[in-house]
Amino acid sequence: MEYGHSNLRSDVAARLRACRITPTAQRMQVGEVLFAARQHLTAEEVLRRLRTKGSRVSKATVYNTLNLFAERGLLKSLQVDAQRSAFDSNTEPHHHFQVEGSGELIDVDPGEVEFAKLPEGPPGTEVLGVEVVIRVRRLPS
Amino acid sequence: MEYGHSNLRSDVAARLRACRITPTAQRMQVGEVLFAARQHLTAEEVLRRLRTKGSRVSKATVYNTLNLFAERGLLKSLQVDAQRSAFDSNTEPHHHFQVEGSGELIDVDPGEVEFAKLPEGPPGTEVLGVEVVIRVRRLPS
DNA sequence: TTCCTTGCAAAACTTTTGCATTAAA
DNA sequence: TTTAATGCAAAAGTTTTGCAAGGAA
Repeated sequence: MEYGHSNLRSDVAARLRACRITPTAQRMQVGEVLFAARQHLTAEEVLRRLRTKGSRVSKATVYNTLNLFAERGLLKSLQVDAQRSAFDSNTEPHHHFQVEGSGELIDVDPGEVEFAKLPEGPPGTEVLGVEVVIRVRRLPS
Repeated sequence: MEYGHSNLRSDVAARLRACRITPTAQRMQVGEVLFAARQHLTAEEVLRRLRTKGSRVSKATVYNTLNLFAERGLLKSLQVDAQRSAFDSNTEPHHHFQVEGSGELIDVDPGEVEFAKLPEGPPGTEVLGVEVVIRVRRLPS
């Protein structure tokens, strides 16, 4: 799931094509930012990083691209707080620690969480997945 | 945790006072809407219900009041999706089903979920709580 | 009086959309 | 050439804020 530096570009192109997404310059740029590592980035942060790298991509395109990637399963969208969503480049099922205050998200390996009991969905529904958020507080150092 | 009809008003006043919140007319109205039952309401929905009942409370006051209640532990705030948060009148630790598409939240009794394994927080943090969201899909009827 | 609360409108933010331009197939 | 993607600016939606007016202590 991680990518070395030298082949990131071609891997991004391959991933996009595998999802029937035309690998345009802007989409490649967004992909290169997000797929470089497992991370949680807001749209604003993606835009900031692209601009820092000299890209002239527009805000609308960043949003369109992130939403498209999420729709096609290349990213997962997460709610950080009331006014920010983040996009998670780790699309494998997993859980999160969420730090009180900052809202920072830290991955929890799915193997770290096991259920002894879990309900079925309400009548007329089927369960799609389970996500655990472990709220933590930074201890004063 | 539930309130009969006849004593809801005085119970709301008592709950507010117990949290050192001055029970003004507007805060009582918001409390009467939310504390009437266990439910998840957006700020907009609270405002709509108040207006339907003839209240002239302003949008700013609804937001201020909901945030104040949440700060003092009378409500829990939840993220429905990227652009809506809801306020949960059930402040006991519990979990949720979330219906795909609508985002509707349905309570899961904490007794329905048991962990066989759960990690400690990352170094330098302590765990405050664990929240489970079980995503479900409505089956075509 | 003094402090707190409210209402209104405007501001601040995040996210989406309409439409003309440009690039891809 | 035909369709799809982009950029810009504006719109839309949610939440917050500044400040004058009103109410509680």
